Amino acid sequence: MTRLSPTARREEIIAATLRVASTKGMANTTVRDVAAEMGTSSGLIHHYFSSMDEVLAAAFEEAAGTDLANTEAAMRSSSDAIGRLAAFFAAYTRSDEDSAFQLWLDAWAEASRRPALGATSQRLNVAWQRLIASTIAEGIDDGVMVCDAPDATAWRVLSLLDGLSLQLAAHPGVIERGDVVDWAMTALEAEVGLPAGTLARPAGQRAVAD
Amino acid sequence: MTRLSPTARREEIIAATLRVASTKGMANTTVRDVAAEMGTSSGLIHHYFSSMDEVLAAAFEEAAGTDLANTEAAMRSSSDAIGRLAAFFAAYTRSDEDSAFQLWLDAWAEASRRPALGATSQRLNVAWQRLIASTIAEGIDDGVMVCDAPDATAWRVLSLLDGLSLQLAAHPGVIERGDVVDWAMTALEAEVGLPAGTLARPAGQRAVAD
DNA sequence: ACCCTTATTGCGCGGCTGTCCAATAACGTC
DNA sequence: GACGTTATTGGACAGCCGCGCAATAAGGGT
Repeated sequence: MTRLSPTARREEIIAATLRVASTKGMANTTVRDVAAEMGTSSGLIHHYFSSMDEVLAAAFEEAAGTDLANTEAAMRSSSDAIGRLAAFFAAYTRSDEDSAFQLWLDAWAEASRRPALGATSQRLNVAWQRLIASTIAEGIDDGVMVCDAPDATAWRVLSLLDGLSLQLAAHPGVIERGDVVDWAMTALEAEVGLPAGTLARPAGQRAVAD
Repeated sequence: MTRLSPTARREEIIAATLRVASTKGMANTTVRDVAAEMGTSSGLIHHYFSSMDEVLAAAFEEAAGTDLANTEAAMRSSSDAIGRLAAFFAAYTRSDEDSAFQLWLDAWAEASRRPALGATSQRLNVAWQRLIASTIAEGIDDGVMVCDAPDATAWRVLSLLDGLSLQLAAHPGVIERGDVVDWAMTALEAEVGLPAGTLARPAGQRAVAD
């Protein structure tokens, strides 16, 4: 019976939940599973979270929020909008390697049954869309992109990424992992008036628009 | 205690399952729910289906299969490939009005837990992709479309439809229902070298390629 | 060394799930 | 009208779930 500080225990519960959810899926992650993963009793979890819904919501927020923060950080290292979009797709490729998308799919499907989880996934999804939309808007201000509705374009790109990830998860083999990002990148390039391949090439190889 | 023929009873079970699933979602549709919906005992269901997984799979096959058949029928009424694609999107708009997509989302999410349901949704999904791909191929043969990889294009269009439907379901309000089909249509037009708006206009208003 | 706060335990409760099975009742056949 | 087939019943069974609560033990402040 090792006694931890409230914040440390909370984090451990979230970490254990993600560990279980990554193998069993969110819908099958139970209080007893998480407790067993931590090696503690199940009652402990209800001492920190008022319901299992909030445990899953907190775990999803941790996973998806970290992904978002990492991506934002990677994008900040580029000074121009084109470089930031390229960094966005590069980060997406990396985060796609583990079973990150399965988490999103579970969250969407469970949203109707688990209010807190639904609200969290909705909030983070909008954050991703805004990240794309605002970067496109910067590109327009800088005069390197052309788009009359950055918001709608961002929704389309995000939807395409989601849909392709869905098909990738459902039909491993027919769609290659690399295709997902390549296709979404090409679609975005076409929408904002960028030459094909611009976002795939490292910054040094890009033609400078003067 | 009204006694039905095996085929009639099977169909009633499937119909009752769909009725329950449309309100409670597939994941929450239980044997007892379906039995109560029919006004019979729960044991009866296992007299016709070996497991709940197969009940849900059969119900999904009925719903999605009917949609597919209706769409194919609507497409057959057009003689040219362009008209058939236009009919495809028109049919998709209609089938999207009820909660058809929620069924797909549930099926995808439950696929890992329910083998039969997963296999069924996978099979039907491929059928939809093939329907698009083969129609594009006809358009190429007829010389009215240009596309070097109809199969990949079909996957992209289907993914975009799925992704947009996902966002529509998750964020009612930010994405309009009509946008889903409009955007997917525009994407396809661009991919196969069709003038923008071609697929949205009725056949009479289309320019005849001679 | 004491005490008071509180993190943690361990289990019980009510309810839900899918599956199975003996008993029953309906229907076609002779 | 009797009989055999079989559709249908209704509940038992084992297992899982989220949640709540009294008891326990750990540890910091004094």
